[in-house]
Amino acid sequence: MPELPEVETVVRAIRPKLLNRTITNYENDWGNRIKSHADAASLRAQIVGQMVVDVRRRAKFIVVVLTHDYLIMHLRMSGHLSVVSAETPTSKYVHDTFTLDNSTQLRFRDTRKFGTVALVSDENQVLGKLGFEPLSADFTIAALQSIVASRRRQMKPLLLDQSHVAGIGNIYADEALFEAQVDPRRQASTLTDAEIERLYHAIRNVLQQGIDREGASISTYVKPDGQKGDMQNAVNVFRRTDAPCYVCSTPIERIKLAQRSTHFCPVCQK
DNA sequence: ACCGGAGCCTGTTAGC
DNA sequence: TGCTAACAGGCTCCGG
Repeated sequence: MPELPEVETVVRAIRPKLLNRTITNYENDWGNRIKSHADAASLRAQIVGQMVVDVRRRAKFIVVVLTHDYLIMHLRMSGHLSVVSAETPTSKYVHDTFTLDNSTQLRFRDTRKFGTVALVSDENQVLGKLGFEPLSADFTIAALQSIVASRRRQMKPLLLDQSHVAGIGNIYADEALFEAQVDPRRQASTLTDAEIERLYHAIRNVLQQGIDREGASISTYVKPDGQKGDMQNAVNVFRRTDAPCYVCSTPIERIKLAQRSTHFCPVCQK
């Protein structure tokens, strides 16, 4: 479900509700998702009593900075976070519940159970291998150039590889490549300087647009308050198979690359 | 370094 | 209508 813009939207929504709150309990009914501790009890023992100092995003990870540790969560395909009154009816898909000192709860709902939770003292234990944050100042045209230059890999799988540029997923990869007019099957090292520059701006444009529109509610994603985002109304190719390209009217094609469905305009993208 | 495939889960959708 | 297969916005592990 969520890529960088969706995760950013989640963080912005839950941040004010978590800041300066102290965690009074943690419950979990699916221990497999806990990546830092052997079981829920040991995580609970460590997290209870810690206060939320900050909430931020790194790539697709949500980082809750606590007094002593970092609570780092990943929503993967179907994860959803909300902060609600402890009285609010819950659902069988809520597998982690963090109770706060004002009788509210941070709930991690996750139908497919792919999402992860970790409580670590050094955030690099989880975030250490991530590549550039694409909207940050250190992600430059030159940076993208160096990523692309020596690699024979196809562009789409390269953009999905979080160790180079972190935060792009299937929607925004397809959208960025369309905007840059680059075929997703293109070998990275064959991109011209002009194409790299176009792609650089396209990546930043589509991600920023996704944030401004509070995410794309194409499948299951909704904001923490349950409302839809708006980015689904601005996509050019994603899940528009056989529909006419908005630029040239050619039917959008769908293929599989690296096990992921990939949408592109066979005429606009070279 | 990179590629493909299997696996992790469960609900929804497409196709016969 | 009902069953089955494919599919889903992510990522990791394995073998080659």
